[in-house]
Amino acid sequence: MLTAKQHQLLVFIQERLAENGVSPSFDEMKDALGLKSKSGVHRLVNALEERGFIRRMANRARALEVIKMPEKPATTTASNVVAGNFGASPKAATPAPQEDHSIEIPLHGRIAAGTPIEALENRDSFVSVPHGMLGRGNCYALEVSGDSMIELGILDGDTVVIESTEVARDGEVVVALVDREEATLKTLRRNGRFIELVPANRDYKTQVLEADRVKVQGRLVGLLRTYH
Amino acid sequence: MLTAKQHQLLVFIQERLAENGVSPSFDEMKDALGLKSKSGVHRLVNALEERGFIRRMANRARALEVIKMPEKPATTTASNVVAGNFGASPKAATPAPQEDHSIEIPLHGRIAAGTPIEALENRDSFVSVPHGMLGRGNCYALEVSGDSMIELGILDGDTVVIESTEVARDGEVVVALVDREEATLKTLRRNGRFIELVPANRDYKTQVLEADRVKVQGRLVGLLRTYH
DNA sequence: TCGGTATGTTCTCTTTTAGTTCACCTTTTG
DNA sequence: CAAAAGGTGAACTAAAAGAGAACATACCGA
Repeated sequence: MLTAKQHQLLVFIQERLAENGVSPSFDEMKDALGLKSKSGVHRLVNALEERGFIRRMANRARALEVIKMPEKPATTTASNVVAGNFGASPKAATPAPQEDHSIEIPLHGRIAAGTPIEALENRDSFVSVPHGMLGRGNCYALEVSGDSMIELGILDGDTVVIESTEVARDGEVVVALVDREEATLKTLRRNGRFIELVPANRDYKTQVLEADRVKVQGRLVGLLRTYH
Repeated sequence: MLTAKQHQLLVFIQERLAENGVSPSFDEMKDALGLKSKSGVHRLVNALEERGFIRRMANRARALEVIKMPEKPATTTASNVVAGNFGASPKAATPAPQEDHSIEIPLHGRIAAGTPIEALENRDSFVSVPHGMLGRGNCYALEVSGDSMIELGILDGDTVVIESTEVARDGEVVVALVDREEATLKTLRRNGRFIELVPANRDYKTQVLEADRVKVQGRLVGLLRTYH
């Protein structure tokens, strides 16, 4: 997924953020990578953003944020679990009491509505949603990335509320896992032994796949958007 | 995500809140940062608000609230997590306030995004919205009727969260009252002594009105949608 | 209700720091 | 070999920051 340079830069950014909470400037990154010009850094940062590893605010100084780290094989079990538990803190143990009017659900990460996945991730963040928005089953939230569902009013940056389910009716918007690796948010259509994943954007094409390559993970039940 | 100054101020605010539960005044922040003028503090506070770290109420004294601290997610490896925690210093002991996860706001009725109003103030119905979605001032909700804002992803039946205000910047989506009788949800554009109310739908026309015929009643800050 | 104190908000200026773009060249890789 | 990823430098634009002053608002007590 990442080239050596991209990885090196990503690690550097994440270290700096962990150290003092301040993201490095382009000049500092330039020096850290031993470069002599910032423009190369600019390209690397764009590449990391495109691939969904970092997020940034356009035209803002030091406004980088690491939103995921590349796969780290091995280590996963012991050390990670321990680290995860510490990070999760008590609040993960008591996820969502609250009252009647709204409920806390976990935010599981981003889903690129247009291309690949990344619907997993830990980050113990929660979103509170009006109770009337929830479905019957377990619900969780995802942040939408990309514009493939724009014609249904689902925009880049929106938060969608998903009800966990493996069944969905024709025409519903679902989180679909393709070939066990690529999750997308699309409208589901059945067509004989094929399943069509239909985007809501003329610039994207419908994917037609054999039914056994597609697994429904959830159903869209709500949407939240914040304007700034 | 943050510059050094922004981070410094955020830490200071959160310490003061943890200490005695009262947010510091602009003058106190000015002194804490070693500045000679409050205006710089004002800008920093705005920057923190824009980046979603704090919330505030307009024109209210000491009304700051820290809603998140700079995250250090993406737990790369065990060692990193440990290092990160030490680096985080005392503040890691008091991780994050964030008490009220959602707030109830009144649902004031429907707003026809296309034509007239219907300011039926049902004092009965309320909607609960995520705490992070609210603006600074008083907020209320309206149900959208019509499709004039469809190209901005605001659909018929959506619930919009409106912050009461009489001022709005160019390009913001506002609730505008025309001739004291017709309220619509539109994008606001200023053009000399005229105000343009721009729909987001090719089938509707922009209204160009003399400024004194238009009164801004609120500003769009959030959107909720439920799928059935 | 009036006035005063404490605070928050804007504005204008100035300096410093940081991000963006472009044209052109080199290296790595499939 | 061609495409993609990197590297360089320079010009340009924009954001962050500091200062100081005028102004606006909230709140409290007489």
